[in-house]
Amino acid sequence: MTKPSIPKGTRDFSPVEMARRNYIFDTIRSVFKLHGYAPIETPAMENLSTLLGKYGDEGDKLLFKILNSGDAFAGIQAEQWNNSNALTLQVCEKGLRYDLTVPFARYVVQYQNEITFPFKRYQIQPVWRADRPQKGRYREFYQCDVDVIGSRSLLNEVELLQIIDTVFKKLTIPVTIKINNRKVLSGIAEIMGASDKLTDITVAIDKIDKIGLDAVKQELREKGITEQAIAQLQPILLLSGTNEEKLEKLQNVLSSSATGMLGIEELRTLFGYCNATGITQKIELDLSLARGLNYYTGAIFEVKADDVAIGSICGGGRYDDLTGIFGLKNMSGVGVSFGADRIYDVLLQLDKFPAAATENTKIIFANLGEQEISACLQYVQQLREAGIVAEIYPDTAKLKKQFEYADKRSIPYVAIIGEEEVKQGIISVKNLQTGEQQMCSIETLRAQLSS
RNA sequence: GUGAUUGUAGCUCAGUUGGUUAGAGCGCUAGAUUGUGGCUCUAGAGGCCGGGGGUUCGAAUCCCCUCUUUCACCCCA
Repeated sequence: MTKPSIPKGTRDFSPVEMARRNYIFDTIRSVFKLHGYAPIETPAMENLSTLLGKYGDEGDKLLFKILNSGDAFAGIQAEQWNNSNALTLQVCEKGLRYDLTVPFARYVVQYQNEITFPFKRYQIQPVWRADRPQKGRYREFYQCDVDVIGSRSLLNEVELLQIIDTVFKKLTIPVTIKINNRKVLSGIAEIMGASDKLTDITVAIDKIDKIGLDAVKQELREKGITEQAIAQLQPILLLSGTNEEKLEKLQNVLSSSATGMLGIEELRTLFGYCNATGITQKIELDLSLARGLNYYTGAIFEVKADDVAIGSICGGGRYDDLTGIFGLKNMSGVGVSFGADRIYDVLLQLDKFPAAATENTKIIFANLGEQEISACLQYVQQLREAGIVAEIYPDTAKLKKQFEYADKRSIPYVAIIGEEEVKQGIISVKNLQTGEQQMCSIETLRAQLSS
């Protein structure tokens, strides 16, 4: 018999892993709520027409499509088999969600008359991509999105930065928050005389950390950017100094671009606001930060863990026209997404999961037989009412086996109630860590375990 | 989608130019110890060598196909 398995790129989560994942989700969720964001959920599947064309050609290929129920191929003509793209649309009307942003845009447009704007929501759900799995990349993974839509104020950006700051402070992960602005990038493309190549430029310079300056220049050449334009770009990418110094230098370069100057102004305002907050994580203006997604129009963010070499663990930005594709214009929004799976890896590597994240049963009552069970049931109930996680070993097995069970599950206390204990109305309790054993009353036990 | 890589016991892995009945450590089960875990000792169970096809007197080992694992690119969280 072949062993059962799960699909490529998916994962099972053990109890220990779930405890840790929930610690991350609970932390993130509590911070979202604290800043006034409310949860929504959307279905795992969307109409394929909602998803197609929103993520570029690459994205369309990575969509999981769902075969229509019933006889999906009924009525398909022989010649239709030759055009697989058209055939797919014939037999698949639904697809699994690819991210949380597009379903959110659909949600906002669909319920626009019921929503009070600015609309602040968060969403923590899995998404699916038919990508080839590799390090830190899965076909099913969770995103934790927080967005506010229907407000152009930069205070929203500040609030998101505060959320980022608080989340990573609570998780005790030192990070650097990188900030840039798409308008600045547009301005750079403009003075390079390559405004039409903005997407190519952003995709290329986004890789500078990974592949280095020379490789980026090579890629720009291949995309048809002129040597002269590349020469203009280089000093901008290599800007150094404080955020204010960078802005100062950049202002001189971009003075002829109205869009670029607007971006600089936004960055100035944002940094100014940030100084008034208690944000303590490092905030850094990084002109090489671009982010591939081309719906961003203003601020863009990315968060990297300081001590772990892993991709970004959080990212986002402002988009002015996300809902336009669904017919609702002039609805500016800004949001960020936390990558729970990568945060998990970072916490594991830094050994920063709190012990409580894996905490379990506090005490288990050994099962010695029918005579003693009713006493155990009463005691367990009393402990549970006091909020102590307690249980009874379900089978009347050898004590050795019951102790081994407690030991393997790292349950710290074993209670033994036999003939003698029942007669005296007391409990024998063994501490498995110290090996000490004592007899006490249920009241004493409850008080001891509560502390 | 492109290029590599992996698969042998529950887990981590050995396995000689192809040669009888495929091994180890850990884990598991039972006992030493019938009211006490960890340490120790003894015994035992557990494998269609990822799957399919081929070469051969003979295949875990060689060839082909397929699935799977991991990694890089593309893209992305």
